[in-house]
Amino acid sequence: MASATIRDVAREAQVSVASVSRVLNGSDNVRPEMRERVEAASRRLGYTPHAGARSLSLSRAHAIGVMLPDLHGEFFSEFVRGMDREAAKAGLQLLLSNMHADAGQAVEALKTMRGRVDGLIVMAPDIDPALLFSHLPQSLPAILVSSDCEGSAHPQIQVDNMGAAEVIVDHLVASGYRNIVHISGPAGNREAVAREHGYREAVRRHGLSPRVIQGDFSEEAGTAAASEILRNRDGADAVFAANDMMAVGALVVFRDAGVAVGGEMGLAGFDDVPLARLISPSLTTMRVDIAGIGARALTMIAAIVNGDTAPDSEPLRPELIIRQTTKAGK
Amino acid sequence: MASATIRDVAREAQVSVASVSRVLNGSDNVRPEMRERVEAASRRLGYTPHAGARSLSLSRAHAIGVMLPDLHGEFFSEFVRGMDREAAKAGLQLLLSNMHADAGQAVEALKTMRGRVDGLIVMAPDIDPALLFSHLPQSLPAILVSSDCEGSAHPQIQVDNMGAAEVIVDHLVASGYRNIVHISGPAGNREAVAREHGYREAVRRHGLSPRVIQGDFSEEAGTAAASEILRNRDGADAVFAANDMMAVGALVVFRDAGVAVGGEMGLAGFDDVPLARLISPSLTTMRVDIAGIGARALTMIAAIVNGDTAPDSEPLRPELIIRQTTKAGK
DNA sequence: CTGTTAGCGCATTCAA
DNA sequence: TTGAATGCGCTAACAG
Repeated sequence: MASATIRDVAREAQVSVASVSRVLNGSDNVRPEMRERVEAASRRLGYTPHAGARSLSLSRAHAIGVMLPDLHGEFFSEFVRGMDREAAKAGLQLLLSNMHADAGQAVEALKTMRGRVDGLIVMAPDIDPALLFSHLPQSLPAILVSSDCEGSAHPQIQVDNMGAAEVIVDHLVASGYRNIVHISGPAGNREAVAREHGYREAVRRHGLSPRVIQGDFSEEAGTAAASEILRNRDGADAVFAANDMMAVGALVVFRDAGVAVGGEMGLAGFDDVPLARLISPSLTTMRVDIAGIGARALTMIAAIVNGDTAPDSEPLRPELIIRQTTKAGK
Repeated sequence: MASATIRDVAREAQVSVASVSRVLNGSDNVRPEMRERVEAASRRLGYTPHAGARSLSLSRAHAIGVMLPDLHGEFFSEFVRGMDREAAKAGLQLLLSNMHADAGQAVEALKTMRGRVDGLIVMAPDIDPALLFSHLPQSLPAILVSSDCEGSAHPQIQVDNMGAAEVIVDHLVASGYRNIVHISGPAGNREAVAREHGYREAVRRHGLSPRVIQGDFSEEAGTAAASEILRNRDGADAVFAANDMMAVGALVVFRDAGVAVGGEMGLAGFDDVPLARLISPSLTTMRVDIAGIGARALTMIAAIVNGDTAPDSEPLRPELIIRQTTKAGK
């Protein structure tokens, strides 16, 4: 049996559909008696407006589309939680779409959102936003999250990855380490590139020499990199991994090899996933307020959709979380 | 500037809107030449169909609504990943809604999905499904995930929480432990109740006596419970926590107190979160294929929406992951 | 094979 | 204050 429509309610309440619409949308120019009648009828029929029809008529879907890369764990859940919190406040729904594989599919996914959402939140560290949006209805407002890309036409929420990487290298140097190896994120990932950039900059500033092992944000990459470091025994005394998962992979290798992490060997990650605190020894890292990013992204797109001028926010600065201290013997 | 509509495309290609619709929906009865013309025009205008209008006309939204409780970390991301994987295959979008606080809000959230989605996947371990669905358009197909509740009118994806709890208690007993304490999940949570049920059943079967400390799935609850156990020193030689996070909380307390976890003190969790493997000593636990549950949920609701008879699946059986072994001295 | 048209459910003008 | 009528963008039934 099909759901009740506004017409069913109108018939049940013996009024016109226009009146039903007025009552349900809180127009003030309705007599209390009619309001009563309509509300009763609506309740009796268990009426709920059809969002599709509503969106067609209002040109407003009251929903925001979200396009994310393949995120894992807390990163994903916290980001969505932050958005959801604000979305609930603003009376907006969240339409989620994971980005698979190539840019072509991503564009397709974005397209299916037209007429379904009022705005887009896009996190696409691996894809050129220009390409992504070139095929898009330009009438759909969109914002980019943490893309570290210059000169986009779309507003962005930035995270200061480069500055944060410098902070952590500075900390390692201050702790007495001099031969700091960087395990990088996937090539082409803009966040990873920014972090490597910061690493190189800080190392240069301290008059040290950079050394980068290519990684890909996976625990296995950390494992591999650490094994390589142990194999070479080339004087490396600290590792800065571009994210926590790689740092954890490295940590396990060092631990198993009897290398004192936090003493003989410095180690730092990036993200402050929960695991960073719970693993032992726990991990020095940069904390990113992921839920906060999500919340800001939603607030911003909601403002744009409402025609308010979007307050273009300054970059979010991650916070240094120190859990290991100085190099032994220093 | 508003997006191009099907009419704009029709005008641009000098054909009728019906033809445009036919071309774009892959009807076979169109001359290649016209197909060509329409596709060109569509491309030129960057046309994308309006999902709202489409849904209105087709009575199909090509989207599935998902209502989740406040999930964290891998649990959330894996579940969504599983659904998303199948959704992409089936050409469906995912409309996500976190369940906040009380049942009333949940019902409201469900209502706003009408006309927006073709079916619902609901995970609500803390809310009575009957209540949830009583206010719902009965025309909206819905399935319940892991609700461990009998006699619902809606199809369900079940996880055999009770059986799994028995398995893990059996394992602890087989490892030589006799005095097994259970840290339970939140009262009123059906999954938690099922696990406690299994614990009690297995303990009874082995002729041992049950002892339950009330928890709430949080790490802190595990911490508190373990502290209590240490304080009392009442002969408890093993702990089965209703989830991994509580087990981790307990583990840290035991570790800090110098209690040999896995030897002197048995410990087991439930879920197999990534942390369970990485923490040291790593955790014996039950692995639940969370992505698999999500995938099955989506496959099932998709089948129902398509009018296929839903293959009512049998309960998913978690897998025992042994990472600690026998009681020392046995 | 193609065009015309009705109608999906709703909000909203315009009249009354 | 209320009702009748129009249109939002699209698909499908019907005619040609």
